[in-house]
Amino acid sequence: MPELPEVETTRRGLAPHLVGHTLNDVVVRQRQLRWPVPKAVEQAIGHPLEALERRAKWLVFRTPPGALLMHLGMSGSMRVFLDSAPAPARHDHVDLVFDDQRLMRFNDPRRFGALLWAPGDPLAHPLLARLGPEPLEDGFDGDWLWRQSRGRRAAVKAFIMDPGVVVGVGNIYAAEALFAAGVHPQRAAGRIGLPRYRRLAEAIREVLARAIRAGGTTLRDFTVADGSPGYFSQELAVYGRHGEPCPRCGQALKRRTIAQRGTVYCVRCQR
DNA sequence: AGGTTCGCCTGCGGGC
DNA sequence: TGCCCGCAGGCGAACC
Repeated sequence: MPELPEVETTRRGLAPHLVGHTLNDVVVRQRQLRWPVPKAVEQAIGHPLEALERRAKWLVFRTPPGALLMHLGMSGSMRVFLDSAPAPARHDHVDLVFDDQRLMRFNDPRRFGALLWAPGDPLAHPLLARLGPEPLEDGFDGDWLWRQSRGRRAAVKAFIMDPGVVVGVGNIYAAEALFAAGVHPQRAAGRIGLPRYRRLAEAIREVLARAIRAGGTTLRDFTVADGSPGYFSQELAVYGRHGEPCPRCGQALKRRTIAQRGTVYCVRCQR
């Protein structure tokens, strides 16, 4: 399930092959993704790809008249073909066809992904405009989390997964960061002090950065496999490991549902 | 307005 | 072996 590190890894893999090339066609085989793929995506045709950026888990394909916005959802993946592409396979929903025989293919079995068109400034698009800070950039730190959390009674796990608070923290890395920081996922966000939020912010940055580094070395080509539980499962301390001993204290890891999501944590190390 | 639940999908693991 | 069921999950929308 692509989280921020997977999306960033995808971006880094795709960009060198596509940026600067002109988009010759957008082939949509399956229009019913998370939202119907709008006809307006054709407005990108005939224009060069100026930049491939990431905002939260969105990939932003910038062209002069606007941007294509792509989301991998739960099960999406991208692949680039540099000369002749094979016949599309099951769940190959969209091709971005570039000059020089280049083709980017979007595959998404569960169709939770998206392809949208943002005319003008993509960051002003309704889905992007109200997002919180990027966790790996300036503007995100423990002080920010602390200020945002005052008066919030929801579980801290739900709080850090709220895209208005900070983007790109999905279920896997929320669990990992909370474990690394020693914070119990169920604790009310408003009842955690500044020092612990500083630790938590640092943990969020660290787990995401480490996963991106791992992605850079793990993925040999620009193919991003449909990873179930992420491509970095060897690196995960608690996610998917309930019943196993806590890597810090040896106590069996617990699993319960918090904020409608399966959550693994250590009852002894996380308070 | 914060908080919670729903629903979109397919693949897969477990039970029988 | 094969079928069925339930669950998983990002996240916007709808609800309370």
